[in-house]
Order: sequence, then C-alpha cells, then structure tokens
Amino acid sequence: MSHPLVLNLARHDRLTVDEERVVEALSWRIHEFASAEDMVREDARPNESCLVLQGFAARYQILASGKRQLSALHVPGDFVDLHSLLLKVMDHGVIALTDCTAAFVPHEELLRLSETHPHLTRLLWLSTVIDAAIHRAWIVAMGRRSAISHVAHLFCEIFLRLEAVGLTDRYSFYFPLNQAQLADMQGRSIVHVNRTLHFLRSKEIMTWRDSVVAIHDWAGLEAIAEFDPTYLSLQIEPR
Amino acid sequence: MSHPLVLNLARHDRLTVDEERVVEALSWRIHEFASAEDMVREDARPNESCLVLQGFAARYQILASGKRQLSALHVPGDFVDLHSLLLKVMDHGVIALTDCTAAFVPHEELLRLSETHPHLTRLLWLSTVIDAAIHRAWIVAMGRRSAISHVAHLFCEIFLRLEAVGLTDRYSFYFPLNQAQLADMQGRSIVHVNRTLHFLRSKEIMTWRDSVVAIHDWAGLEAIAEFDPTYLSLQIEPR
DNA sequence: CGACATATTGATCGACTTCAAGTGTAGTGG
DNA sequence: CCACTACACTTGAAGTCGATCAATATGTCG
Repeated sequence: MSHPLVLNLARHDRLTVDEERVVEALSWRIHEFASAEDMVREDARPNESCLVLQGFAARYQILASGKRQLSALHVPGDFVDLHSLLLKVMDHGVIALTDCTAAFVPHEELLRLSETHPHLTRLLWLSTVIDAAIHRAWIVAMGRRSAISHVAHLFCEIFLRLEAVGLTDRYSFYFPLNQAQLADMQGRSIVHVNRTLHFLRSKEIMTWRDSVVAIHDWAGLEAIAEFDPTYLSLQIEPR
Repeated sequence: MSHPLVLNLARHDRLTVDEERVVEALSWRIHEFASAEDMVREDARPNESCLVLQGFAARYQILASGKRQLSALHVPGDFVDLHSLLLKVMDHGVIALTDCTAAFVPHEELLRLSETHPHLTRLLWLSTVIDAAIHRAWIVAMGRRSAISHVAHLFCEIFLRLEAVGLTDRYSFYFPLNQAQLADMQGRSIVHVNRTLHFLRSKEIMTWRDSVVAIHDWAGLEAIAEFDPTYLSLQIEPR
C-alpha cells in the first residue's frame, strides 16, 4: 500500500521508485480532528503542511457579520495546506467538516526536497495549481451559473474527485456534510440550497439522504451543470 | 532597469545576481494584443507562458448561454499564464481587456530552470499560489459580501496591486476598463454594477470617470470592503 | 479644383427607470 | 438537521436617454 501522497501525485504523472521513497521518508505526523475543529488557523504562520487522510475538510474565511464562506472542499488524499509553504501567512483557515485524520510534514523537509528533487517539486506545485483551477471553476459557477446549475456542478466535481480516490460506489458516495456547509460553499442561504436540492430530487436527477449521495441521472446532472472535467487535470502526463 | 519578471519576483523575496541573470537570459518573445483579443485560448495546450508588460488582461470562461465570467484580473508585471506550464491544457482563456503588450517564454526553458534553480522555481510557484489566494478572496467576496462591499474590495485590491508596480498617483490610477468588464468580474449585471458605483460616488468614497479611478476616502473604502491585504503577500521574506 | 470647417451617422458607453425573477430572513413543524 | 412557507429585499432583463467619439458626408471659400 503506497503512501497517500504518492497516490495523489501519481494521478498526474509517473513517479520513479526513488521519488516514492523520498515521499515516504518524509516525517509525517498524524493528527485527528473532530468535526468543526480548525486544522489550520487563519493568520497563522504554520511551519508544517497538512494532507487529508480521512474525512472532509474545507478552506474558509469569516466576515465581520459572522457570515462564512468556504473557498474549497478537500477530500481524502488532498494536500490541503501546501500553500502555506510559500505564502508563509495563512490568508484563510482550514476546518474539519467531519471528523478527520490528517498528516503533517515540516516545511523544512519540503524545502529540502525542493532543492534536490525538481520533478517531485513540480508535482507538488501542480497540486496547488489544480487547487487554483478549481477555485476558478467555483468563481465561474458563483458568478454566472444559476443556483441549480451551481449545485449540480459541485456534485459533478465531488463525484469525480471521490471516484479518483476510490471513494465512490457506482454513482453514489458517502457524503456526511449538512446543508449549512453546502450553503457556505455555494455562497447562498440554507433555504435556497434546500430549494435546489428539492429540484434535483423532484427531477429524479440525484438524492442526498442519510449522508449518502446517489446520482440517478449522471448525464442529466452534467447537462444542468454544463460540466467539463478538464480543470481537474485527471490525466497522467509528463510534467 | 531590471526585467519585469525580476521586479515581480523580487517583491516577495531577494534574488541573487545570478538569479536575475538567469531570468533575463530567458528567450522572451514580445507580442502586442488589441483590446478584446485572446492572449491564450481555452482548451489550448500552449508551449509557452506569458507575462503582461503593459495593459490589463483577464482570465475568463464563457458558458453556453453566452454569459462570461472573469476569474482574475491581471496588471502589468503579472506572470499570467504560468499555470499552463503544469496544467498542460488551459481550463480558461486569457483575454486582453485593453491594448496589451505581453512577453512569452518557452515552457522548455522554464522546465530547465526548474531543474537547476530551486529558489527561483519556488518564487515562480509562489506567484501561482498568490493567484490562488486572490481567487479565494474573490470567492469569499462573491459568496458573502454585498454587491457594494464586493466592488469596494475589488478596487482596494486593484489599487494595492497597481501601487506595487508604481502605476498609481497618490490615491488615483488609470483604469481604462468599462462597466461591462467590471460586471463580468463581479458576476453581476452591468446595471447593478452601475448602481454600486453610483452609491460609492454619492457617498464621496470614490469616482471612476474618463478611465481614471480616484479614491477620495481610502479608509471608508477599506471599511466597506472589510479589506485585509494579507492575501496579496506584499512582503519580502525568505521563501 | 483643393483646403478646410461643419453636419450626419453609427457605435460605444454611462446613467437611469420599470418590472419581474431570484434569493434571503424569519419562522414553523417533523 | 431537514423540509417547507410567507414575505421582503436584492438583483437582473429590457429598454430609454444623453454624451462622446470616429468616420463619413456635406458645404463653403479661396
């Protein structure tokens, strides 16, 4: 069984045996978080970066009014907090949306790796660039898609990302979030998210009950979302 | 006079003389674009990356309905299309919002640089990570700020980014875009952007006439935007 | 006839109005 | 925590009006 980060990077380009060893030799510190706990705090200056092993996490910011916006959702295998390696100061927080297990690695070791392993470095770089591509897809969805198309787009994305890490079962997957968390991803009210879910259910496109999402009409969902998976970079290429 | 990319990178960390030489030795190809021309096309697989020398550019996506959303604004000095180096396929297009001059550098040379100059590589990586941080700020603004706060936030950001490259004059700057382009950044209609600008004008906070933005009450603008410049990473630090 | 000034036209943009649709707030009950 | 209702507010769509500017046409004068 390979290390989760090896599996993550190997989804975009082949790794050499040496590169796999280097990743596995990093000193990973495992830590568990309860749902709603901060994994990384906003404005902090972390000296390690974290990877999600189990559970769902999200990047977030809170406004003075108390309103919260999630700017990214992270699933098992994602190297969530690689950004802090270079940003130094967190512009956002990372929160556990469910109980989570995370692995932390010291920035110092990642810096050393960047001095000696250019190809591995580019793959780490890639993972932050994919984060940015996903951010852009969210911006487009928030700005120009209807509420229904937006939520459909999000479920298309989540499905493909979970499928890539083997966490789907045909067209359904375990998704133990609540509608308030989904509303904070969409930048809409809970009531309105509820309305859009009601619509998708009534059209027999998808359901979400007891923490399980079941997509009954993938083609229909994709069509409503005008979904194009290019931005997820789910192909192996020399990088 | 240093190369624009040297100036860009040196805003976040010191460069050695050797590093400056390496950047300047890259084979830059200069190209001019008329307003509304594509600098990089969506779905393309570019083999070079481009930097904005003059003018304003933006990342964008177009939906089937014809609606357009800009996911980033780029000002002179920005290494806009570094993302394509690792993404390979463009998930978005880059368009000139005004007449623009851009400099292109082959991916091949950037790859070679990444093999030999780890510190420079990290600074290039940083520039993409800052793009991501700006994307997050936009997501938060689109999702949870009022239309007025959103537009105020955008003008705070643009002001600081232009100030960093010496393109401001006290609290005013040349900004030759139109309200339709601003609407496509905000994900709102032209009419509503017009309403928000009217509000800011009526409160004597800022004006935008004849392609010149003048901020009359910076503190007021910052307050409406709840602006925190952390995400722009405008400090020099070892990275 | 050419040189120059004055209209006409069309395109673009900003400002504004009206009305309809989308969305949020507050509250209920399961 | 989900589902739903009622009502108010925010925002969008469509359209009008006026200002500006460039390109073209027209007119006047030497």
